[in-house]
Amino acid sequence: MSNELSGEMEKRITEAATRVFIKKGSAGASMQDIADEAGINRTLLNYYFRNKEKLFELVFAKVTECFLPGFISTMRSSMDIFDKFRGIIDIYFDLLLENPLFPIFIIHEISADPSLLIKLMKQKGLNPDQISQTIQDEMKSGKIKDTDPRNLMVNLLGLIIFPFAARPLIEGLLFHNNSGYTMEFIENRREYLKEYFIESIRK
Amino acid sequence: MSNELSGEMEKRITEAATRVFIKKGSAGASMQDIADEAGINRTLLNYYFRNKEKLFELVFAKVTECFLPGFISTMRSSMDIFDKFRGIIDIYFDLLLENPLFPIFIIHEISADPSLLIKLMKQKGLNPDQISQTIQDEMKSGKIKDTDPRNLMVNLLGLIIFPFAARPLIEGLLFHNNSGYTMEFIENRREYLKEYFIESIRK
DNA sequence: GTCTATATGGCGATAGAC
DNA sequence: GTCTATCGCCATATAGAC
Repeated sequence: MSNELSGEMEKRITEAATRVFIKKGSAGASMQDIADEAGINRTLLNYYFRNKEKLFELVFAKVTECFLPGFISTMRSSMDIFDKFRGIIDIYFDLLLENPLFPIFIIHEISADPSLLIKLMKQKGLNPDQISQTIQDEMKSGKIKDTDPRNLMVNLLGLIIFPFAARPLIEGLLFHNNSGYTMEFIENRREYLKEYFIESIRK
Repeated sequence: MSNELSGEMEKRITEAATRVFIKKGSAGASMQDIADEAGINRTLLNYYFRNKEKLFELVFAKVTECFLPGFISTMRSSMDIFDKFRGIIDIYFDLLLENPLFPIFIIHEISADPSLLIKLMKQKGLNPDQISQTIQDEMKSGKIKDTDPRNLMVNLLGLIIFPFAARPLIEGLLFHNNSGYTMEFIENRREYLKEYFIESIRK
């Protein structure tokens, strides 16, 4: 098959694999599940991707790197610090409303195999010190309360991501398992959260 | 074997199963893994527990119900509303420092099989309306800002649970994979969070 | 490239000896 | 109660026809 069509098939497979892995997890998903989702013979998976592990690592890398560029470019921009945080909330809400299961997937897979994260950080050149430093620099603007920058980041990320990660729980405990209602709640939460978080750190 | 010793074996098995299921997840854990962890022959598992599914459901129920009694009794107590929130932070930090992987486990398993949550709510008689009402009553004390009580609860739970659920990520991104450092950070976060959360809702 | 057929191994579950 | 032996199933991966 030509390179273009071959590329199409690889895309079709990786997209199917992404849906299946995210729904069932690495251990819970079978190659047959993925073949069915892609509408192809299972043997073709081994033709395009040598084995399940390779396919999973590709999907995992693709999913995790969604979270980085927007965050990094916003933090490095020349925006006002409050606008940076508002921007990050917007970027992640857009991403998570589109892909609500990404956090559960990433967190669970890293927990099951911590080497995944280490590989990823080496691949993407992620540097913890650089991230901490960027945040710490922002603390010095004097506009916000003096806080451990790591606590500030954990707060921000937790307030954004937790409702998605724990969505099944929240849905069950607070919304009678009515998923439409939960999504409406989460969409409304976007502006609420900007106000709440900014006020909680303003000096 | 006598009932007492039989009970001992069941306890030994469920504790081993809990460790294995929490580490590998339901799909990733094999009965052989659990037998090895308990130091017994694999066949004995089927003697004491008919099958993997039953054993898993037992472990899942045991793990999830850890989170309820402390929360419910604190919310129903006669404490000041701020002390209730401080109490909940303490209860959950104690629980999560002891069992840091519980949140990842619960969230992932419910995501993989949402019927788990429904079964659980029926078993435990959990009522979403009752939970919402308890919180709403607290909002009327006038001490705290007027907020959607669901947002308030999501904030509180997210601020508490997220650092544990996302610990592998946070460790990698902010702490050079130094797990000791992360645990120290989380222990220090307890008092910080009480202050931060209370101030963020105070009228 | 895509399929059928199959090799190989692991897992869950049970029968039967002790 | 605890073990060995075994059955049946499903999953991964590959060989080979087309």
